[in-house]
Amino acid sequence: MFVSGASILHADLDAFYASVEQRDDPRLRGRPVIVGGGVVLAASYEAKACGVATAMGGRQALALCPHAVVVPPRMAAYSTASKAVFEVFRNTTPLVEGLSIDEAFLDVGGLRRIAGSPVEIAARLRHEVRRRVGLPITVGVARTKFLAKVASGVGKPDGLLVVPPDGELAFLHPLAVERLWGVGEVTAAKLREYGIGTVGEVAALPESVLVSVVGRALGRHLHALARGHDPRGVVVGRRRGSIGSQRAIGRGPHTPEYLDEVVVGLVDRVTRRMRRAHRVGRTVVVRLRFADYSRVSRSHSLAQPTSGTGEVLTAVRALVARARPLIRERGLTLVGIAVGNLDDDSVVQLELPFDEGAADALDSALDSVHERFGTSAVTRAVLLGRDQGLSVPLLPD
DNA sequence: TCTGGGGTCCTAGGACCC
DNA sequence: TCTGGGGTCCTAGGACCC
Repeated sequence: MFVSGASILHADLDAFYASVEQRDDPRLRGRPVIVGGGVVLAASYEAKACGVATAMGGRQALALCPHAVVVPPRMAAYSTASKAVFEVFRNTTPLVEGLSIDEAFLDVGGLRRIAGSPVEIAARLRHEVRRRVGLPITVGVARTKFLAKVASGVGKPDGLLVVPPDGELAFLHPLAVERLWGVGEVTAAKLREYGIGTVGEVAALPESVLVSVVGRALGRHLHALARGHDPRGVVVGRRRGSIGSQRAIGRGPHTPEYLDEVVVGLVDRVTRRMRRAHRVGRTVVVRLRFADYSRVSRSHSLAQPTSGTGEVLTAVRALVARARPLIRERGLTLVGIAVGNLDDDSVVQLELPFDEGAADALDSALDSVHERFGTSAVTRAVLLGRDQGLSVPLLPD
């Protein structure tokens, strides 16, 4: 059966953290709520009405909205709520692509016979999220991912907006360029220099001109989106490519001992999360931000992927040491680490010499792999055959 | 010790390889 | 009338998103 039409849903919880707070504390309902402290992590729609926006400084937010209630974030509560909402998503269709803690794409194209039209499904989804989790959610329905996402943005809060296939450009072209996925402050300013303020004006431009203004990949991307072209499908089971953690540390001055304490804490947190997720990584990145808000990063790729606290810590310390002159010069205000190039930790690499001892070495290596990871890990073991002696990087704890 | 903290993708130059 | 061309990996930086 050929299915066409608007069958992709973009479901996006409204003011997610703030809505969870209002759900859990009736006194907060109907009042402007700001989640966060130094910076606004989320603002309820009552707070947004005063001009408060996400990522705004706390002081500025309170100046705009003096009666706002500021509450500290409760990440565990948001995580629980998110899991419950995604459960509703997956009960709707197996084709769910999560984008973040509070939004996802759902492909409901094949469900017409058993579950009704995409619009009916979207309405039911909104109702179910409200009934089972107690949160408002907006759903955009369209033929492509991009249009569905724009639709949910326009339809907020607590709305349902459908872009019919024959009304796509009429919907899209009057919108501001900032609505295009991938256009932020910098790109919008560049486009404005050329007198381009709406999606329609982007669509009218030849691709080559757009590419010369914003770069190759982004230019092609925007050219396609502005014309309603977006061939990307909903991808299930996407896995993240890096795991990181960062911490703001104030203006200091900070002693090297204090900095090392922070670094140890970050490495411990990240490697713990990696082991819990059964991931190992090879590229270690240190990100630093200074008192003047300039940023640098330093990275190093290890020979073997790992999730070992000690190995990552050694690499991080060396990277921090390389940046020591900058740290002294500019004053450190934030330190972050990340481990990228992630792999599944059941893929174990063995390095073996190809000599008379190889067979024995292989046997005992496979035994230990089997012991720790089971048969499937053994069948997936990778033999590199380098002349370096036997090395089996198994994971601690 | 606090304008979070978690990510993604692209670009560009250099090293290295065939 | 030029540099031979293509590919991968590493590193650093930047823009963007929620």
